[in-house]
Parts: sequence; C-alpha cells; structure tokens
Amino acid sequence: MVVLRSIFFWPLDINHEATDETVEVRLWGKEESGATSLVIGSLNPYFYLLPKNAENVQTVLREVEDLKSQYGETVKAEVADKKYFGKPVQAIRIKCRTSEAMEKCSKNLSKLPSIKEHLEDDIRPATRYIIDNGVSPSGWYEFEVSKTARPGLMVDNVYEAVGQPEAVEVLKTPKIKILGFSITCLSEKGSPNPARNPILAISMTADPGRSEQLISDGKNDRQILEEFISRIRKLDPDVIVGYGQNSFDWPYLIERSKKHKIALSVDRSGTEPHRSVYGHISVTGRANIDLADVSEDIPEVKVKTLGSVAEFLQVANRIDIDRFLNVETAELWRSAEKRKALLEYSRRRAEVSIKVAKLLWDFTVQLSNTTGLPLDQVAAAAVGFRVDSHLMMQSRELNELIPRRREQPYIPYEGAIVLEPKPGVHDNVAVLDFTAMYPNLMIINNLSPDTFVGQEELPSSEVITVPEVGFKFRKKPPGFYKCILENLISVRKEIKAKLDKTDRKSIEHRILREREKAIKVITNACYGYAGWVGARWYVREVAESAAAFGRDTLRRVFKIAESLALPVIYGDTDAVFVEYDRPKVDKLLTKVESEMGMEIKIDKVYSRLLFTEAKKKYAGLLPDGTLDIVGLEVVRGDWSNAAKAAQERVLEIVLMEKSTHKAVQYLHEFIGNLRAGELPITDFAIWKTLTKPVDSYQVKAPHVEAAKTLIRQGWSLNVGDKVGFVITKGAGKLYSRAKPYTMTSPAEVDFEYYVTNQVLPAAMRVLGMLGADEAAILSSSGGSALSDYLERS
DNA sequence: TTAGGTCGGGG
DNA sequence: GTGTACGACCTAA
Repeated sequence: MVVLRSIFFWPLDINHEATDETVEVRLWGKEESGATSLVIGSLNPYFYLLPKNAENVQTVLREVEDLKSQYGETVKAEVADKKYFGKPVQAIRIKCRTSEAMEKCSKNLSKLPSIKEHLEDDIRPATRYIIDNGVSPSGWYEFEVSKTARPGLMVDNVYEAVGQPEAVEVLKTPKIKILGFSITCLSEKGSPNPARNPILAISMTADPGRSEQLISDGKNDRQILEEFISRIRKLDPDVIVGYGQNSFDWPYLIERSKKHKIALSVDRSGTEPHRSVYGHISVTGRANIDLADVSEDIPEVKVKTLGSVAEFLQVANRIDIDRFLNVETAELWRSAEKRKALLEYSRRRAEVSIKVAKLLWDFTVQLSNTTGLPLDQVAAAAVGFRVDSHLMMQSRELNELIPRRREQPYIPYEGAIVLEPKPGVHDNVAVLDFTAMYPNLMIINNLSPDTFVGQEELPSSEVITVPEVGFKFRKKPPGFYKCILENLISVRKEIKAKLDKTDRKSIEHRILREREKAIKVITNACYGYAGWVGARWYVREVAESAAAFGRDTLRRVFKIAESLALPVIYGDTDAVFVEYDRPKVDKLLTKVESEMGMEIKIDKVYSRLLFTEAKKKYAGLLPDGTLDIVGLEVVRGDWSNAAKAAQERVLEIVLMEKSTHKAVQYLHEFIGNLRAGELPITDFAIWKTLTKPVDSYQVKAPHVEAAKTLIRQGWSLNVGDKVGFVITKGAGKLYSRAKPYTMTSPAEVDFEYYVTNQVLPAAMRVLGMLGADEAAILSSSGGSALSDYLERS
C-alpha cells in the first residue's frame, strides 16, 4: 500500500533524467524541518502542431495518428484549444515518452505538408514541469507525496509527487547551508593555466564563519582536490557561492580533476559539475551562484571585483579583498612571508563571498521565484531571458502557446524625446516624472503582439491608432502584455499594502521588500524586452508604438505647461524639468493626470541646477545640500580619477559655494599637483570594456592595445573584461602610448595628456558655463585676474 | 576636417 | 544577447 503524506517543500534546483517510460523531473530542495529532499515528478514531454488549414484539424489529427505509430514512443495525440498570439487555435498536442522521442516526432511530423508550425518542443522538461505545475523555484509548496528511494543520492528523503502541488504563502526562507569558496593557483607569467599550473590553495567558508583552507605543496594538487571533494560531501551545502567561479574556479577544478583522473563528485546526484544554460556551471542538487553574475545588477559598482562589490555593500575593504588580484603568484609562493599573505588573501575572499551572498540573497531568491528560473540560472541569465521565463510561466494561465525564438532581421525604430537644455545655472527647478510610463502606456493602449492589427480592416471604434507611426491595436480583449503587466502591478500593490502592515525590522518585511524590487525589475524590463529581436514575444511595432506614445505624452505635457505659462527648462523621455512655481506645478500635475490617466509626480526639486550645452549632462543641488550629478564625467567609468575628482570638486565649489573664482584657483592648484607627480598611478587609469575579442576590432584603440600587452604577458582576457590603462610619455598615436596601469610607474605617465585631455575638458565643461577661461587657469597666476573680474561683474 | 568606430551612461 | 538617444574620444582618411 502506498502511504501518502503532505510536505512543505522549497525547490532549490531542478533537473531531469530520462527513464524508459517517462521523463523524471527531479526537484531538489528543502523541507520545513530543514531536511534536504528530492521530490520526483514525472512527465511525458509534449509539443503542439498547428495545421495549415484550421478546418482540417480532425483530418490532420488522423493523419498524425497514423504516422506517429512509426515513432512508437508517442503516448497520445489530441486536439487542444489554445491561443497563439491571442488568436484562438485548435492545436494538436502530441505527448511522447521521452525527450528524444519528442524531438524525433516533432522533427518528422512538422515536415508534413498539412502542418504550419511546431510549438513548445523547445521547452526543456524541467521548465515544462515548472510551467505545468505552477511550481516556481525558491518558494514554498505543499506536495502530496509518497516515500520512495533512490540509492546513492545525497538527500535525507526521496519522494514521488502525487498530483498537483499547491503554492503556500510563507514569508521565510528555509534554513540553508551556504559554502563560499575560492581557489588560488600557481602562475608564473600572467594568468594561471590549468594545463600546467597546479592549484595552490582552496579556501572554504561554511556559514557560520567556519573557514578552512586546503593547501598544496605547490607542485601536486591531487591531495587537495580529493580533500575538497570530500569536504563538500561532508558539509553538503545547499548553496555554493564564489566570485567568478563559473568562468574560472569550476573550469579550473574540472580540468585539474580530469588531469588527475579524479571524479569531481561534489553534487548530490553522483554526477559532476557541468556547463549549462546561460553559461553557468550546474552542480546538481545545489545552487551554484556566481556572485560576479549577481553583481552585474549593481550598476553603482563600475569595475566589478569582489573587493569593490564587498566595499559597496560595506562588508569589507576593497584593498584587502583585491590585494593579489591579477598578480603572479609564483613569486609570492616562494617567500614564506608572502605566501602567508597570499593564503590569508585567499581565505578572506571565501569568507567575504558569504557576506556578499547574504546581502544579495533575498533579492536573488525573489527574482528566482518571480521568473521561474532556479537560483543558479537566474543569477546567470540576462534581463531578456528573465522576462522570457516570466512570460512563459504566465502563458499557461492565459492559455497562450509559447512562441519559439525566431531568426529575424533587426530593424531599428525611433525612441524618446530629449529637449535641448538651456545652458547655465537655474534656481528652483522641479523634476516631474511619470510613474512607470512605458508599462502604463502599454496597458492603457493595449499594446501587445496579439492585439496588433496588421493587414486586417477593423472599424475605427474598435482600434487604437498610434500617433506618428499609425499602427493599430485592438482595444479588446486585453492583450498578453496588458494581462502580464496588470498582474505584476497589482501584485506589487498588494505587497506595498502588506509592507505598511509589517514590522519594518522583521524578516517578512525584508522579504516583501525584495519581492517588490524583483517585480519592479521585471515590470520595467517588459518594454525593452518587447523590442528585442531575441524575445519570444517580439513584435517590433509594439515597442515602437510604446515609444511613439511616450513622445506624444511628453509633448502633451509641454503643451499643458505652456498653457499655464510654466516655463519648461528640459525634458527627457518621461521627465519634465520646470520652474518650481508651486501653484502652477500643482495645476499641471492635476491636469496631466486627469487628461492622460497616468500618474505624474514631483520627483525632486533642485535649489540650483547647472546645465551644460549637452543633453543628458547636468548637476543639481538638492535641498538637503547633496549634489546630484548626471551624465557628467564624474559619474562615468571611462574617465580617469584625476579628471573626475577635479570636476566633482569644481562642481561643489560652483554650486555650493557659488564661487567661480575659488573653483578656478582650486583647478590651478590641482593641475600643479598633477604635474608635480603627486598623484598615484591609480588616479590616471582609464577603464574601458573589451566588447569583442581583441582581434576583431576594426580600429586601433588604446584599451585594446593595452589588452594586447596584457595578453602577451600571459593574462587571459575575455569579452566583458575591463582594461585599465594609462597614457605614457612619448611620441606617436595615443594607442601606441597606452599601457596597462599595473605595469606603469607614475614617472612614465604623460602628465600633459592628462591636463589637456582629461582634467581640463572635464573641468571646463562646468567652468565654461560660468565664463571662466582656460588660458587663465593655466597661467601662473591661477587665473585670479580674470575670475576676480568675473566675480565682481 | 570629417566620417566612422567605439564606449558608457540616462531615462 | 531589453530598447533608443546622446556625447565624447579616438583613428583614419
């Protein structure tokens, strides 16, 4: 007799295994008790065929049934009422025993002349299970299960799922065991090479705070590899974190293990770590989260290293954590004292990765649950794929067939409005902006792939015509995007209401906050997703129309402002800068909201605002005395610290102390110090990203040349890596004088380049607006004569 | 001088 | 591998 019981279960990782009869979907996760369990679900993979001629569905079904016997492995073919891009369709659903059978079946049947399309055969079994059962990873579910056994798996319990699980609203995360790890390898010249350089040390920190370090003799790492495997098996972590382990640590461990013919059995199912979707390394049964991936979502951190991320999150000092980053270890290893420091550095990296992980944990969990992607995948997936996954999750409830990704041409379209700013200083400026403009425009105008009217002629009362571009969308029924966005917005509203009623210091409050953030991220990404050729639900006209409505909306605001005689100073996309005349601004807001049905609010008020001649570049003083700097060199990652620091100080003096004279004097001194060689080399480094392999650049560029130098030295540089270079003294093109800053001494730096091409342009962007003169700054007097004159006038 | 390549950050 | 608008530098001609 089968004994059923019900468990509360939190899926952490999902994979599938083929059996003869079905596909076994394995949900690895945690129970309420803290037990590690495996819940096994089974499914027959299926796909859909769309007949060319809708009336013929029964005939085609018979045709398919006759043929499918040739493939033997199919289970069932039946007609299903679905929607495809909103249109009701009768599709033929063909269930197969295994994924292989499905692939074969789909490949052959879709060739039939009576078949127009084959759909959903590109959905992997784990995803299929998630969608069909509404089980999103990283959330609580009540499962009806029966106990079973699978020898050799590292779990406390194994169950078979019976029937549909149910989502349970519990605002807590199960007790999770985290392991942070970091490996340090031998490198003679440049980056360590797993083909010849052994691992020197493997540092591990198990929460809470239990650190250990496996140290090799510097020649043979077999023993520490074996020990590493046994330590992981003993600790049995649910989550493994590190920094860059998807691209470095795991591949290195994998190759070293292969060399020693050791099975890297660190997962819960007796297989080995392997590369999987979105380039992450999957460790079955555990969540392998690369914090370098997660850090991509922290735009405040420009050059992403574990140290800079840790420092941003206030858990460590950057210098400590990055101390030996990109340093050849062979020399350090030879000296007893330096070796000690290297090992300490390695230990600290494992330790701090846990601290970083804990701070990013709740958000990552909520993003995983919102998108339906397991933790390890959601961390590695780009924005577009997160949205894709969320939409696929929602498609079932809306009975929509999931479109396949199609190869299609990229056609650019017109974007938002940006006004020409009025250069100079303005007092009391209010910044008004629309709340979630694009999502709301998509909802209000029902912009969606399934409501888009192509060739069809429809009565004008039934459609919305988009300004400028003239596209048409059906008013009814609600489109796919409208349903998705309204749902996201309403869930977010519910969360906000709950937040108000929850103790601000409680765990529940924190989880709700992160959930709200995750939902906001997905909501805001929908417009961009809609205009991305890689999107499953891509229809260019949808995104193009949202942009056109955005332009129309902004223009209407300008008109209303004009009718109120309220001067508009600047405008960009969904924001309008106006003179802060309170009564007029209030009138404007009321009028805009009532006429357009969208929320607009005062985002901030600048007491003083400096516009340059350029769009998207300004600096404003907020009432609390802080400086808001937008678009200027200060906030950019591709200007030297020297230029950024000088510009920032100049802005402070000009806006806070209102003294151009003082700013000019400051700059004069700053340049003097620079020329005197008083700045550290790091202040001269300019960082730029390699956006393609170094060989595929069409032109010679400084950062690419610096990258080539590093590569010649043995460093491995990949697409996406940032290169820090300085311009050195000498003749010739700039690119020929660019050198990696780590290989350059301050004496080699071309100070005049930095004065002329970095510090002065950045500072003059600001001071030029106030009438200061470059020659005066450079003159020995510090420009006092001119600025005295300006101050008086 | 000008055009094109490249990059980063804004809303 | 979310969109477009924009500014700025540098190279190459």
